[in-house]
Amino acid sequence: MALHNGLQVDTPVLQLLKKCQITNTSGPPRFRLAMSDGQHSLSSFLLATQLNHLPENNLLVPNCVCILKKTITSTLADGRRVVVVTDMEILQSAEEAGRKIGNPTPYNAESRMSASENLLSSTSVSASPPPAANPGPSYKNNSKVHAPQGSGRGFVEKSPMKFTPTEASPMKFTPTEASPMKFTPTEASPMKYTPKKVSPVKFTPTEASPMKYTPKKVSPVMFSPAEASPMKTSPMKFTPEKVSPMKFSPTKMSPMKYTPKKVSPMKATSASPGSTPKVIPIANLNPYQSKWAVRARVTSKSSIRTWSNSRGDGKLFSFEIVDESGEIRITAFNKEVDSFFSLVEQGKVYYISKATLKPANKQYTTVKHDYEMTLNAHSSIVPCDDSQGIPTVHCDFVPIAELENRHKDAIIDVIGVCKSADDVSRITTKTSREVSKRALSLIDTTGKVVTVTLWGEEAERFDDSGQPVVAIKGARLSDFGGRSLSALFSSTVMVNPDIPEAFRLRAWYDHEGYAADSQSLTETWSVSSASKMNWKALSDVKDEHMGHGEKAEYFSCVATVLYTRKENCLYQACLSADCNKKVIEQQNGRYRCEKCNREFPNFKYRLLLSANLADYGDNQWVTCFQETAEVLLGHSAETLGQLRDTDEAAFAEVFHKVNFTTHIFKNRVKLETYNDECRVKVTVIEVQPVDHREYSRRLLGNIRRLAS
DNA sequence: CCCCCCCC
Repeated sequence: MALHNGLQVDTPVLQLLKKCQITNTSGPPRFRLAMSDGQHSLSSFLLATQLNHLPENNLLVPNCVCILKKTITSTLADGRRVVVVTDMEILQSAEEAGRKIGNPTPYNAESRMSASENLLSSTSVSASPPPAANPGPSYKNNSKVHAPQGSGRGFVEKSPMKFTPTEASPMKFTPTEASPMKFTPTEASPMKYTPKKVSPVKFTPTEASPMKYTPKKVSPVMFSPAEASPMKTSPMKFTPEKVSPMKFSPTKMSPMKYTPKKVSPMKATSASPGSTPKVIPIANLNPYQSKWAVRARVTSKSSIRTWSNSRGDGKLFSFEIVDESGEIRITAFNKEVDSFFSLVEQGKVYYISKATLKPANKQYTTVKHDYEMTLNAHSSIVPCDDSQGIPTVHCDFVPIAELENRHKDAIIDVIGVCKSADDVSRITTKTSREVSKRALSLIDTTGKVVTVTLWGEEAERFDDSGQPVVAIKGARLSDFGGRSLSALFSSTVMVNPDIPEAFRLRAWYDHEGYAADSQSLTETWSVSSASKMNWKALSDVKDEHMGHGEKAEYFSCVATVLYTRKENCLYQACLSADCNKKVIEQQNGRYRCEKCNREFPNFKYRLLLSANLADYGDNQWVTCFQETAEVLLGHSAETLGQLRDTDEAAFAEVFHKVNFTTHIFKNRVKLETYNDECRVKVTVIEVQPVDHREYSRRLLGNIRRLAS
């Protein structure tokens, strides 16, 4: 009957004496049970609704013998206690048991409570300072309180930036040194329990949730948070002691020592009297307790989204929190969006209490918890300065090469150098919604590249300058183009996160990775575009009279550059953004554009390169304008202009080097009349390396960087 | 009370 007092009795075996359905007006039926341990009987058991099938299928009937696997002791408003049975199994049917075992007498709770309660309060420890003492100023529904909304989602955005030459010593970035703290096993253990330090605040067994209670385990022995979470909500992922210390940001790894002096009187008085919920592990959250608080870190936070359907419309945002025991998703609607959106920041730690718990629809979430939280008018979210013991966002990075072996739709964490990024673009979905997207190419030390797509605001915000290290927690693997990744609403995108992996990648990329012969898992080129490609041999252009019709024709070919004309390949162009017309130098030293009818103090160099391409059967003169010429020559127009004016030999070398290189050329063919003579004009509109599209993206990236 | 995660 210790159960009744909130003590954890390890899977008690009890006999059902009586069962009755509680009359309730709404919701699923509730069953109240009277159980016996052979000596005493107690009728204040309540069956959790997920177990309703047991009485409803006449399995849970009087006299049957059960093992209670999970229970939650809860105190009702009038002080009565109820043991909610959330998991149980029937060991013996009523028929097998036959009859009532022993002659149990009704258990008198009052006369026996004191002993067990004293025992508990002197040996039990709360997972954190008693919240009675530290709820801080209440931010509950206070729209005036707006914590600054960090642009970087709470992550440091500077650290693994590009190396300056002096920093480039590889020594500096060996994994060991990247993590400045040395972690001894003792330090890594998250909580030291010292009985003397237990707070004077009384810890009532009611709230103790079903922690395993074993007196011998307490006192000098370390208190393991993992044991405090009976639910199977994957304590693995966020349990500091189970993960290598490397994976944690050092500041957050300090051992969680319980220090009573942190309890300031000021904070204590600001707590609302009579409602001082105990901090419990997230894993223990369930709808059957009324007073609780969790202390947890926000790991991801969505934008505000609106909806409109037959049931109404509104707005919402959601976020995910984590503590040592597990994780849970929290959603705020309408008014609560106004109250809490700006307060909740990714990466920060809060006390959260008085939210509504409801079963999680596993269909829609990857968060490992049986329940979800919905904020309501009474909910309280209070920032917590003390983040000791709360895990930081932790990622299990999957090497990019390894993505080939993962299943489609897997949710994975990835980190890589963003070697290139598309510009943001707007697309229309099947449901006619407009959304922004941007594809990034990430490379890691496996030398493999993967395309990852960011959506919406994330796509718009993303800045690829300086080829940042990008880490994404919770991206979804798709099989598009072989293997690619897509960020979800629940994904966390971290740019240059302050973690050892990022430093290692930065060092690798800047020293060798940038030149690595990379290979993309996302073959947008060969898989998607290739099917639409109009592959031709050069002889086909003539044989098929391509471009002779009204419209221009397009074709692709694999060809080798025989020759490029370096003479007249550069011209001085109008500075207007969209003009690009050739300008004429005036007597006054200024440059005149006839098209714009303007004079400029300067000009920009543009490329117009003639090249002779050959394949096995024919050759063809083609024209490459600015972008394609830059890719082909491997230098920006501006660089080439400078080079021509300063170092003629180096300039010539550029053109010499491009000879006999082979590429994929995408071309436009059109018949043009020139001095009464009809001639097919072939313009190169895209140059791709034969093997890897990624290669040219990188080349373009390099050119742009050199030019800027 | 949402539950959309898109496009090539």
